[in-house]
Order: sequence, then structure tokens, then C-alpha cells
Amino acid sequence: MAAVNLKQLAKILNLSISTVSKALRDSHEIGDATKKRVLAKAKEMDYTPNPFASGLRRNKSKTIAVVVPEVANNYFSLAINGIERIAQENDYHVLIYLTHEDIEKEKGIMKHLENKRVDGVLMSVTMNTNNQTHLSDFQHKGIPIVFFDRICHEIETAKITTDDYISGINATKHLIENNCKDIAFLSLGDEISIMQKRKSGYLEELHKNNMEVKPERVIKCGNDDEHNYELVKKLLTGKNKPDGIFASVEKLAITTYQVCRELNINIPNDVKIICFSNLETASLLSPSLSTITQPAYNIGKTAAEVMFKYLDKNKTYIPNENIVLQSTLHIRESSQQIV
Amino acid sequence: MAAVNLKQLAKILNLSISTVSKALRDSHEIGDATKKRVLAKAKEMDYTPNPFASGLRRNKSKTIAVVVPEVANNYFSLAINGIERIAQENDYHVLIYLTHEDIEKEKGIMKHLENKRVDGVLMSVTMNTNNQTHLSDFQHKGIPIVFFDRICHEIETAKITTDDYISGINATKHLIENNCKDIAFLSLGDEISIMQKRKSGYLEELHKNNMEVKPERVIKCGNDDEHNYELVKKLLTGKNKPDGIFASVEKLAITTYQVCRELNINIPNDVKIICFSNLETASLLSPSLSTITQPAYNIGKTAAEVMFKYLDKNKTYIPNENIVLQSTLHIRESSQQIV
DNA sequence: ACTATTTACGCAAACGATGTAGTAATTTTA
DNA sequence: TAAAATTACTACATCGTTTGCGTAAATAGT
Repeated sequence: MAAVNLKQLAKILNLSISTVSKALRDSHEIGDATKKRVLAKAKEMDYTPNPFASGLRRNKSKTIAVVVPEVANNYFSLAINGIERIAQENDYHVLIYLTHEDIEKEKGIMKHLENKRVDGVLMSVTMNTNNQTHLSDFQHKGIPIVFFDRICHEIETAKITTDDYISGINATKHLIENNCKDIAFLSLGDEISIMQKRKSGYLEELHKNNMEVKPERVIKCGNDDEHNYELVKKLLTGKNKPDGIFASVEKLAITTYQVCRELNINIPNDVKIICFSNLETASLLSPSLSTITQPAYNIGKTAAEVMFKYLDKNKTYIPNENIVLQSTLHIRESSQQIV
Repeated sequence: MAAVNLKQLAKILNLSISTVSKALRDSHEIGDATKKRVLAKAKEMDYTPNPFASGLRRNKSKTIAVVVPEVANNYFSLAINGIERIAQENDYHVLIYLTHEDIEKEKGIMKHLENKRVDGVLMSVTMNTNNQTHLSDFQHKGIPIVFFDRICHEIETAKITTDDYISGINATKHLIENNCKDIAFLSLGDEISIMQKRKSGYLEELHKNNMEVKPERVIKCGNDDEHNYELVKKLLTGKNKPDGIFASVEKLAITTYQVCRELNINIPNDVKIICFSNLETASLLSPSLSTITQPAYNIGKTAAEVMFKYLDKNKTYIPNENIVLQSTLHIRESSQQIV
């Protein structure tokens, strides 16, 4: 019942502890016959090395951490799926930490992880992460970070993103092609880079089409869903309504749908909507929702692969590298001009 | 930059390692003045104890594992949310493992966890977990398990579930009240207890209403989405179609929606649908989806709380306990008789 | 004033695995 | 055939913390 350890195995086999240890690690110092004997007994006794002992000795945790804002989110849960897959393949364990978009919580989590509990961190920062000293401090402790999606430009490391700027352009262009004259952009905060990029694409495309860029059409939403609801409601109330909405994240599109339902605004007749989303049921919504869909699973998978590429080589320093995966545009009813 | 350890702290403070250690743990053996001096220096030097060393010494990992079939699933991601919250409050770390409904993977994961890497496991078993020896073996290693939702009756421990039998009755009753004469039940496998309970509720209610219980109306779906699609398509093709569908899990309802779309079957006119689901966008679907919604966040939270109740007392044995939380029925368009 | 007790600290042995440095016995080499 | 090299093992220090025990000095008790 109690876990068997090397000492007990050694005693039973009439060998020294180090011989058993080496045999299990297939060292050349140990004879083949002995190795076989040890392996057999170890299997029989169901021996498995104590991770704390070897972690302490080898200074390796065989664990990575994933730090994300939320898990009850289609994008992040798919990314975690990809990460977990690669971690299992590499015989690694995955710790998960949720920041709930709280920068203080993010700092606290990083502090907790500084003590070598993990070999590396995969993260998507908070919407409020405008200052990165807690991240560079962390890096200087010798633990590598790889960013995905919500990256931190100032930190030198690998960053996995999607083509947010292009997607921003394409989404906006699509709305314009479908006759939108006045497009609003729903942003989630404005600190983080993906928002800047998506917004840049939006602004750039407006500009290219000689459309007026009205600052009040960029709505800075946040983490409080009710407040977001009010913001969107205000946007869609009164005479001066936009006829197109580009939501930078899924939940803001959902909020918009709810507001439209309350205000009896018809999508896409009165207002057209497109958004970044990994919603499975996008095509089943009423009306079906046009999305820019990020390859979330692959983003997670890629982030993990990059991390392990360096961990395998025992490199704690990961040089700057930008890996950009492509999102796909799924045009559905919510953004289409009705003919 | 390199992490500072007790030895270095002790040298700087001109104290012994044990004094520093005890001071940090607020031992009564250490004088107040010394304690203050140590605490201050530790903070200044940013000391944090090595988790492997203390884990090894104290035989405590300060970590729990969550083993679930999927994470890209509204129910489980909400549950994880609740678990993570409680874990953070208790200064614990959360490892996550996905079985992808693969019983062999589940066994492998449990084997990996046997070596005291975690202090406890919160789990929802695979749809195929019909044999529990790997779980009882695990328990006998002295690591407690708490089950949530997909429980294993045979294992003696705490189990957090919802009122699945009652919900099964209520959902079926609701369909009958809305004039359904021939209701199909979409099951996910048939091994696990929640399926048995949901199905029992369904069968019981049919029986109570003197409705014929046709075995072919219980469709055993699985983990292969395409195969499920075919099963549902077959169910809804031809003359002898059911006029009501009770989907035991969210994804089977989504599949049903997709099939209905392909076959041009009108919901709820031709067939009414209700399902267990934590889909945020249930009310935005076309038609809006009637659901039995489980308190997923609270289930996770409760499971974690029960676990910590025992971990705090250093009890590795958790006696049998069934905690049942209530689901709520949300009636929407998909199941309603049109008047 | 002389013995008990308390206070405040240090020593050293764990925890379990790993890896370096040894050491006999055997084999190879010159 | 003596020296060198290889083989197959063991002893032991080490990773960083924790903790039981020991012990001086200070304090209290009689």
C-alpha cells in the first residue's frame, strides 16, 4: 500500500541503492542481467520514483504552468487542450492558474511560481497587463515563458499569435462590403497587443475606404459583463446608432446579441455583427454569427511545442520569435447584406 | 537572480539554517526579535521555500489534480473554475489531466499520480469507466479521491452530483406535457452512473404516463462526433421519427440541431428538444434551447471544499458521502408546444 | 544560593533519488 | 606477465527543508 522506494527495492534485490537507481535509468555502468532483474522487480513492486526527490536533486519539475485569464472560454479551453496534449506526449504535467483578468492576481501567481515549481510557463496575459516588470523579473529567475495570443511585446521570448491585424482588416472590409457605413469596434481594454492590432486593422480599413474614424465608435469594454451590457446598450440606443459592430472577443458579441434582443434590434437588418470567436454553436445562433475563428488548439499546441523544444535542450533562455498562425473568416448571417 | 535558499539566508543573518527555518514557520522556539529580523531579510531577499525540498521532507505536495474527460466543454470548464478558486484560497496548486473519454488514458494518468505528486484528486470519470480497480488501487496508495458528476459508486469517498434522476423525470415530464408521444433518449455510453440516473428518470416518467418504452428509442452515443451525427440522423430519418428528444449531454443536443438543419426538420414543430447543458448561448440559439442546467461552478467548488476539509486534517481517508446539488430547468423554445 | 524550568538557539539526521568517486575483479594490451 | 583498461558494482555527498534533540544562558522557584 505505501509507495515503495529505492531503498526497499535495493534491499529486496540485495543491491545497493545506487545500482538500482542506475539500472532503472539504464546506465551503462550496470550489467544487463542485473538491469533485467531490477526492472522486473520494480514493475512487480509497482515502483515509481518520488517526484519530489528527483525534482530536488535534478532541479527539474517535469511540470509547466499555464496562466490564462479564464478557462470557461472557448478559446482558452481549446488552447489548454492543445497544450495538455503536447505535455502528455512529453511526459510533463500541467498546472493551471486563472487570473480572471486581475493583474494583481497575475503578479501573485508569478510570485508563487518563481521557486522552481515549474520548468516553464505558457501564458496569455490579463487585459490589464500594461506593466511587465513582474514578467521580466520572473524570466530573470531562470524560468522561461512562452506567450500565446495575449502576448507581451517587451519580453524577449517566443510568442504565438494569430494574424490579428489582417483579420481586423478583413472583418472590417467584410462589413463595409456589406454596406455598413458606420462601424463600431468593441474592444476589451486597450492595453494589450492583440487589441491594438485588431483595432489597427479596423482603423486602417476605415481609413482606406475614406470612412470617418469616430473615436466614440471605439468602445472600451472590460471584465464586468453587466457594465459591458450597459455600454453596448448605450451604443445601440437612440438615433445615432452604428450599422455594423466588430466585436474583438466572443463574449462581447454575445452581449451584443442580448442587447439587440432586448432593444428589438434586428441583426443583420439594423446592425451587422462579426467577431473573433471559437464558439461551437456560432452557426446555430439566431442569426448565425459571422466569426473570425482562431486556431486555438494549434496555438496552444504550438506554444507547448516551442517550450519543449527549449526545455529538452535544457535551455532556459528562449530568444525572440514570432510565430503567427492564420485565423479563418466564417461569414454567416449576422454580417450579411440581405439581398 | 538565482533563487536564494535557507543556507544563504542563514549565512547573511549569522544564524543557523534551522533557526531561520523555524523563524519563517513562526515556531515558538524562536525569539520575537530574531523572527522579525529573519522575516524582514527573507522578504528583502525574496526568499521562497523550494517546493521540492519541503514536499520531500513533509510529504505534502500542496497540489491537487483534476482529472476530467474534456476541458473544451462548458460544464467542465466551469467546474474547473470553481475548483481553481478554492485551490487558490487554500494556497494549493491545480494540475489538470484530460482523459478524452479514453479509459486507458485514465488508467495511465492515475498511475502517473500514484507517486505522491498530488495530495488529492478530483475527478469525473470517463464515459467508459466500467471497471474501477485502477481507482481503488489508487485510493489504497493513500491518496484521496473526490468524485464530481461522473462518479464511481463502488469507490468509498465523497461524491458531488446533481439530482439527475429528478431532472430526468422533469425533462421527460416537460416534453410529455408539451404533447410529445414518442420521446427518444440520447445517452452517452451507458456505463456511468449519471447516464443510468438520467435514463431511469426518463424511463420512469414514460412508465408513469403509460407510454410505451421502446428500447430502440434509447440511443447509445459515444465519443466520436461523426458517428453520433450518423446515429441521430438515422433516428430522425424515415417515417418512424420520435417527436421529442432528451439529450443527456450538451454536445448531443448540438449534434441534433445540426442534423435537424440538414434534414430540414423543424424544432420544435417536428421534434422537441431538451438537454443537460451549461451553454451560455442556449437562449440565443435558433430556436432557443431548453436546458437542464447544472450548477457546474458550485459542483467544482464543493468538490474542492470537501477535499480540503480532509486534507486540512491530514486525513487521507474520506468516508462515503453523497452531496447532491440541484439543477435548474430552463424552458425555452426548443421544447415548447406552439400554441 | 542552589536547583528546576524556560528561552533561544544550533546540530545533525532525515526525506528519496542521483551522480561522482572510488574499488575490487576481470579482461585487454604491450 | 606486468601494467592498463574495462566491467560491474558500492559508498557517500548532495539537493533544500524540516524537526527532534541537545545545550548553553537566562529566569523562576524554594
